[in-house]
Amino acid sequence: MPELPEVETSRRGIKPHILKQKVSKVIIRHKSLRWPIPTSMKKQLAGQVIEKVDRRGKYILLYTSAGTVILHLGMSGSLRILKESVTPEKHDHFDIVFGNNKILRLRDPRRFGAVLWTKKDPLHHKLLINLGPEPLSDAFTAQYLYEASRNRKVAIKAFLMNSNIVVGVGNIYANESLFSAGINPKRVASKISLISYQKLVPEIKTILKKSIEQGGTTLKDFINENGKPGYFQQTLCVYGRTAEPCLKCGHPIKQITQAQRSTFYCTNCQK
DNA sequence: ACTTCGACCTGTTGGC
DNA sequence: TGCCAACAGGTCGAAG
Repeated sequence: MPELPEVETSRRGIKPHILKQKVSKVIIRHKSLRWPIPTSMKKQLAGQVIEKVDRRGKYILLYTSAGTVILHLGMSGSLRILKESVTPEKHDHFDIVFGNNKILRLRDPRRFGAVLWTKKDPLHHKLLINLGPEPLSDAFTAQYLYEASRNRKVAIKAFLMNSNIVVGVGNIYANESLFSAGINPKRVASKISLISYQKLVPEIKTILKKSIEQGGTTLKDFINENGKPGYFQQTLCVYGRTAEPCLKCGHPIKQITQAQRSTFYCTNCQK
């Protein structure tokens, strides 16, 4: 499910319900996610107050004075806030119950997500320490991407999806931003000019921003017992549009596989 | 240091 | 209609 906009929408959605709230209980129903949910956090998190609800890349961070919960939604994870003890369903693996009777519940059918606990600075955690810049930050520039791509033989699309280069660009937005910038996803990262990166970087920022804005409009639906973060209504130009006409030129959209992921592009518009 | 690839899971979809 | 392979918004970690 989640690319960066959806993770950010989730963060914004849960924040007002749990910030400054005291944890009364932690429920682990199925601990085998990507990594086992540490049992130790049950005791350590209970009684703590959520001081900050942050995000780094696709990780959501719940800070307390005793430690930080690191959440990742994987491919199929979703978070919801429930007002009281609603009966959990099949894939509801993890709850944080708050003193205000609200529950933060993680659902994750494929269990590629993660719930971790760290007492140290979470940004120094093994999984976060090597992450690249946030795509919407000032640190993410064409110059940065250009320099980072020198001597990189990987295709630009895989390069963009490498979280050590830049966080938060998943399969959908890698495809979409390359289309908008007119860059063929198969091109080798090191052979792309600064000029092309100067087209690409603003496209990434614009597309992500727009998507986050649209996610914002769905926040109300997202936080309730029925709701899931719906798909944002953003028009996708290439993703999932195999053989359909390119929205710019009409040529059929081509689908290929790169790094074990589906790539969609227009052979006419993307050179 | 970089690249590739298998692995982790369940649910849905599309072709026969 | 039913079955089953293929595929799905991620990314780690081992091996080359």
